[in-house]
Amino acid sequence: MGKREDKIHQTRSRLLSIADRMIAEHGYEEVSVDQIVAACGIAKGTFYNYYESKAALITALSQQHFRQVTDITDTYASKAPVEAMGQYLTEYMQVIKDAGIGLARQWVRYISSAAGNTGKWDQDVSNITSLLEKLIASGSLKKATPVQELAELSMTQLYGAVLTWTILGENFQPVKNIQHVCRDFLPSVLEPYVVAPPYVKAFKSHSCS
Amino acid sequence: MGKREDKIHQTRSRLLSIADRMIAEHGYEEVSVDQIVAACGIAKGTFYNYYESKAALITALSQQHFRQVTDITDTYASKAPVEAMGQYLTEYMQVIKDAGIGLARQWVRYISSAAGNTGKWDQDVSNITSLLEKLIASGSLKKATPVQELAELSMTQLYGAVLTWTILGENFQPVKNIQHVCRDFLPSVLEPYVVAPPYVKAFKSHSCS
Amino acid sequence: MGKREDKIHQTRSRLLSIADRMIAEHGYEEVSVDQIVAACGIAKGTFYNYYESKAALITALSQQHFRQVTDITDTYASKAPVEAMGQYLTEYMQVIKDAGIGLARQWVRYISSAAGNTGKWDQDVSNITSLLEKLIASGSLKKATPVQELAELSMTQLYGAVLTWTILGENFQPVKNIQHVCRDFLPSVLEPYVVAPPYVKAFKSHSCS
Amino acid sequence: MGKREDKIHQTRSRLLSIADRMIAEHGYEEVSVDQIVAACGIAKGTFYNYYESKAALITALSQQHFRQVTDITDTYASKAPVEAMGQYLTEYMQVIKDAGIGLARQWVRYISSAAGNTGKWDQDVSNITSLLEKLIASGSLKKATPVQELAELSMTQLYGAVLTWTILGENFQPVKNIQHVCRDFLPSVLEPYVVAPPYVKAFKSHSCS
DNA sequence: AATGAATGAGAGTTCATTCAT
DNA sequence: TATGAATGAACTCTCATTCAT
Repeated sequence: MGKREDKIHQTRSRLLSIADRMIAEHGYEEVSVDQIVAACGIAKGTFYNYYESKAALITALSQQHFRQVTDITDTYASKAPVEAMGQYLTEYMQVIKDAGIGLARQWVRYISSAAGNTGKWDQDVSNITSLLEKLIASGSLKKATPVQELAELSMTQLYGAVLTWTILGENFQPVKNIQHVCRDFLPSVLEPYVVAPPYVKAFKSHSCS
Repeated sequence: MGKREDKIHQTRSRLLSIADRMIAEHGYEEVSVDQIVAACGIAKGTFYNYYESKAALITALSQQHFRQVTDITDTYASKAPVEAMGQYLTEYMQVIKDAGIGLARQWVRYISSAAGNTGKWDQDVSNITSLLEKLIASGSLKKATPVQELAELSMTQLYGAVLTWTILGENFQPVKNIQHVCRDFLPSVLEPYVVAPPYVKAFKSHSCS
Repeated sequence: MGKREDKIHQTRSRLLSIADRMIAEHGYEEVSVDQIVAACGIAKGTFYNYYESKAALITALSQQHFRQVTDITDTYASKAPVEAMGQYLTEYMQVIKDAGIGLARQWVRYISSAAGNTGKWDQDVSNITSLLEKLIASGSLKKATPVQELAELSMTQLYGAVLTWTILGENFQPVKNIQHVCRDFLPSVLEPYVVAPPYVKAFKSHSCS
Repeated sequence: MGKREDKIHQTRSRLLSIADRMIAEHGYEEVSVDQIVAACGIAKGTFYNYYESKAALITALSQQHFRQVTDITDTYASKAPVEAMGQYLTEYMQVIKDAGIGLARQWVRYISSAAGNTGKWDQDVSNITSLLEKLIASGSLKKATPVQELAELSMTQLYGAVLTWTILGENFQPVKNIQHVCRDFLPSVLEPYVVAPPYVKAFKSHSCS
């Protein structure tokens, strides 16, 4: 019947989602195993059947969350550069915000502490690079676009917004911040590399000759 | 005679600065009251004569950081906007880099770890805001310049670069990164708000033909 | 068909011998039911089908050790008492020494750690008792010999040498120690009970003049 | 007034003696910190103000107990050799027995496990050596007495009795055992080295000439 | 004002045992 | 009979806080 398997899966799910919510809300250090198992309605020992330590849980949670933003750049490649970049970055930040400030703080601690957690950054930069290259391939960005530099600029800006969020908490709206940045400054930044659509081209070519 | 008051003030001071250093080095949760009083050479009970709780000490610490105002923006106010901003941000990053990546990592842990350490950010933004306002006052930036937004943009970018540095270590040059960003993208960002000086105007109008 | 019974018996056996080895190596408290069943390749619940508790297993183990009777005293019964005892004890110690000091240490921990591991001692004493009785039966020891006392004396001396070895390590030669004890003191100890053979008697009476 | 010091000393005493009794009765592993502090009427944290770990307590206990048998050999030097040795060994064993079988087991585990706990053995042997030398100096033992060998023989016998006690528990009387050994076998062992008192000398010298 | 022993709730973790499947 | 997830009491140890001195 699979009754048992069902129950196991259910317990695992509940554990993950409840712990996720609690840690996102209150932060890793503030949430105890006691609180988690109480909220889950399971025994303390059961927790350790699923995760060998409290630290193992947060690792699993982080991996679950930040795997979401991968290979979704295709969706944006057909749009205009400013929109594509803006929407990608906004969506990315939305995922992080949804994970909760607690997890974000945990994530910052995790990746900034010590050695060799460069994978996440590399992949993030690589994703934007890939998006920019698709925009070049589709003809909306010039071939001379400094892809790597722009990708790194975007990511440091985004990481900076995350860090700022973990500092300011409710006094900082990470998604809105990214939206405003993309609206107000991204056009200027991308402008030199954008292949202007016909009418703009015409206007531009006339404005200065 | 203020002798006693002096001693009290001294102890309070020592307590604050030692706790500051310890927390910056090891993180709030990792530093115990025991360790702090041991480092201070006072008894545990004495600690509670000065601060009613460990949390109260942290609050006092934040306030102290708030007060560390070093107004160095005057130096840059007379330059052209792009140069002024670029040099200020570069110098800022240089100071952080000189402190070492270890301290940077601790700083990231410290400010991102809940508990309202917003003072540093506020001060940083306020400093840039002040610089921008001076540039407006000196006539090199338009009055309509979105001061607050530009200040936050700069700081998230800078914080992002710091965070990236703590992640990538030697594979990332924080100062060079800021320099490149200022050279390659800052002009585009500021361009709409810059009051072009006569000779540049002339040069620009001729440059496009 | 005893197929099922065979399997059951096999499992019970495996459980016993594996647990024996593990406990001898790491000590009772340090070995968990989890480790035992893992080593046996059975489920935790299965363990409780064979033994109603961990303590019950230990009891069974003790009983098993009790049964390990190897009657090797016959070999020595035909010799003179001092030689018979000396060779038996020396050979015994040689076996222990060959097993290595590590195993000796574990053995000391094992038998000394509460929980009624008296079987080994009983067997050891019983073996020497049996040897002494054979020596009496063969006429080389007097019937009034305090068999039990001598047996216990020998074994405490031997156990003491083992314990001393585990303490001093390379600075103590357990076999040589036993040999010296048997050469230098055993004659005096046994002397009152030895039925002197004719030629020795003669020699002795002449030796003193 | 010293009220506080008194209380501290009292607490320390209670802790030590109660823990001593509990461990002697039930064994180290079977007694929990919870039980000790409950029996002492103190808080759990207080325990850790006195000892930094449960293991540190047992170390302190062992040291307290086994320090007792030191430099008391003077008392026995004036007696006849068999009596001197017998009383010393008996008294030694009495101290150990009074410490309780739990502590004895703990002691056996401690000294037999791993490296470098040779100090206790060295001192014990040295004590008996010193006693024997005093007996030689007082003229009751021959100068040719194998001091070192006799000392080691005595200690292995005594250690063996301790080990046997930890194995057999209530089925073995360590003090009585040592007493019997000293009564029944020690005379034979020492006989070759004893300087016979006058009348015995006379008898002996006549018996064989 | 300074002390530091006492506190006790609470932390993370272990493990012998149970029981529905 | 075999399974292994679930249990929960018990474990050692921590630490912010209190209070008599």
